[in-house]
Amino acid sequence: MAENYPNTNMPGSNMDPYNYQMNFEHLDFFDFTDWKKDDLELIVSGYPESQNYDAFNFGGSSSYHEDLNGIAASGDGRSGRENKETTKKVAFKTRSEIEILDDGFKWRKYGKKMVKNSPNPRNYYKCSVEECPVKKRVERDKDDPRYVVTTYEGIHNHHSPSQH
DNA sequence: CGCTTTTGACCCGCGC
DNA sequence: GCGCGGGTCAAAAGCG
Repeated sequence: MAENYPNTNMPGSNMDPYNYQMNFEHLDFFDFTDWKKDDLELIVSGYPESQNYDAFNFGGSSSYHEDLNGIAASGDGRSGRENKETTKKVAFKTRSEIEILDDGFKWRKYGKKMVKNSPNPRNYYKCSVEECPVKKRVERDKDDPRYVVTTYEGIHNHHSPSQH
């Protein structure tokens, strides 16, 4: 973790965990045919250019958990290694210059890949908490480099690292 | 000193 | 059966 926060107003201790509110008003669906799977929720949120990342304050908000649980508690046959639990993918499309948006959790990057259909790499993150099976996938938009698509996978079974 | 990042290799599923 | 695309691991380095 180096300079993840260039010069943005990163909510460090000024964030309001209970005052979070996602701007899901701008629901613009693009040509994400590949994304429009049966179990993929694509959420596009457009932020005002001169706004900070307050809207991304997931920090331990119970509402966030409920919401995420509702959509993330569906079925996804991930017959992989550990547990084929129900995992849901949620894609957030956000307008931002940086792809590392602080959502209140600590992420550890475990991989980077170059997708063939895009000149931009795709980053893979995982929650630093042991018991947290949540994965995160960050990718830039192919046509709109100003947009970042963050795909969350799984449910947090713990609150913010600093919360509680 | 601990933890994250980094990068290449490996693995897996699916299509041809 | 092999190849491609995508996803994950793992060893070493970097940085706070």
